[in-house]
Amino acid sequence: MRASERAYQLLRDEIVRWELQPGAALAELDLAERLTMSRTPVREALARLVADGLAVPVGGRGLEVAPMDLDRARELYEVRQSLEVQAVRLAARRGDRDVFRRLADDFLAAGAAVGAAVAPADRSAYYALVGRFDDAVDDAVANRYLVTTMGSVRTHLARVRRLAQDNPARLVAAAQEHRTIAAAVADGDGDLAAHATHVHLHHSLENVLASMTLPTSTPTALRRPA
Amino acid sequence: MRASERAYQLLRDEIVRWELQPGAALAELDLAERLTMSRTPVREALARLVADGLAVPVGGRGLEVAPMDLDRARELYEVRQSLEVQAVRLAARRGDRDVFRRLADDFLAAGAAVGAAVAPADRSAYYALVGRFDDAVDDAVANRYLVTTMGSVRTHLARVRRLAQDNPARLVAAAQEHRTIAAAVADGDGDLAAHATHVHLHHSLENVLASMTLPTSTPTALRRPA
DNA sequence: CCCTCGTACTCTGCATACACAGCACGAGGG
DNA sequence: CCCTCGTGCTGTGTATGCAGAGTACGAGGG
Repeated sequence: MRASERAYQLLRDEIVRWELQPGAALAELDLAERLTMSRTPVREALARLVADGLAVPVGGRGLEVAPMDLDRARELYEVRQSLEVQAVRLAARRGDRDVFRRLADDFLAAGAAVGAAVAPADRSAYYALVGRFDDAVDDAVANRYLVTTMGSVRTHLARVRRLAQDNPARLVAAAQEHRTIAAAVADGDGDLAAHATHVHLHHSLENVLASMTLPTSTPTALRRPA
Repeated sequence: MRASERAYQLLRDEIVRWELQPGAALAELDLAERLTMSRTPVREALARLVADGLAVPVGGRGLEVAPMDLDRARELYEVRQSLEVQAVRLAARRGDRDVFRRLADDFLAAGAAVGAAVAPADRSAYYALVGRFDDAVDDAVANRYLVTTMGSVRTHLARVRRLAQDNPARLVAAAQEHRTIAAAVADGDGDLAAHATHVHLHHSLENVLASMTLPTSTPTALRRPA
């Protein structure tokens, strides 16, 4: 793989996982040394991060990891809502009914699974299912710009997720909401899919904000990995 | 100004103005020679263009100007609709009533101006007014991600505009539509603003598609500037 | 005449070297 | 003791050199 690509993926991953926290300096020389490559590919990687909005120039001198906080999470959800509501509406019009019917069934089963067991395996299986749903929507909308834009939002969203722990109850509810959306898309009911997505994202944001304002537990994101 | 910034702005401008047409090769060495700089800043500019979606890698070998056609214009408008409908809805909730009231009045006057005269001066004055409206919306929504994303869409949209000539009749109608939107935002009527935006963009796209399928006149974009 | 293999060229990807700007620290003067 | 100026350092911005990959073109064989 190209060195610049490695650098980009690694840094993006570290930022999304909060291993590089907001405000952390991104100096070319340091990174080049750490990644055992020259400044040139590091430079290209940093340029891409800036374009993604994951890095920001700091007062004329160098870059740092872009901020992410409660306010920005709210703003991000406003963009996410507009895009995903449009996406499911288009998917209901253009998508393959069978694909979304199967997804609806899978969400029903997944909801039962995460409700019965608390094993983290079920959790990651559920997230994988959500990923498949997103892919199915991307495929169904058949819109390059919309898919690209939603991809960008998802990157930032991955950062937000590290701020908020999904509790089991929320997962059960989310699975039910997803099932409703998938079923509506399968039925070609764009309005229902759109409104169900609106409701889903409302609850999702509510959950994020609730776990962020909870002072009891330090978010996973703020603990350094071993 | 930094050389890489000059290169980026120049190339972006040339692509948007169709002076560099879709499929045109973007070779580092050629561009470096043409812009009288080394390959390094050109490289950075090209990386930014790829991130913008204005340049695409071609089969393992180099870059070329990204395609733009009727289908893509339709897709772009689907994204634009979702974002701008959300934007005016938020603007209606958060914006300064007086600002949008004044804009509504200006659109009324501009509609009369472009209706009465066919001078290109009025046309560019109208576009400047639309720019002020966009800025006012950006300011009112107070959402970094939404503003950034709409900015990206506007760049691609500028390319589309070169495909479609706005005729005077369309400009008069557009001014009226904009006036309705601005007035709705000023009144804090988010639903009306959203629906009026939906209608406006529908007509705007209709106009684009109509002038692109018209075989009579070669689009301005395809004629080389003197 | 066509197909295939080889060679040379061109272009990208990466490394390194150099120039310039901003900042911090220290020394000197008030 | 504080303020100011100067110098050195650190880090970005740009230029250039080098290596590898892919392609195109030509020559030779079938």
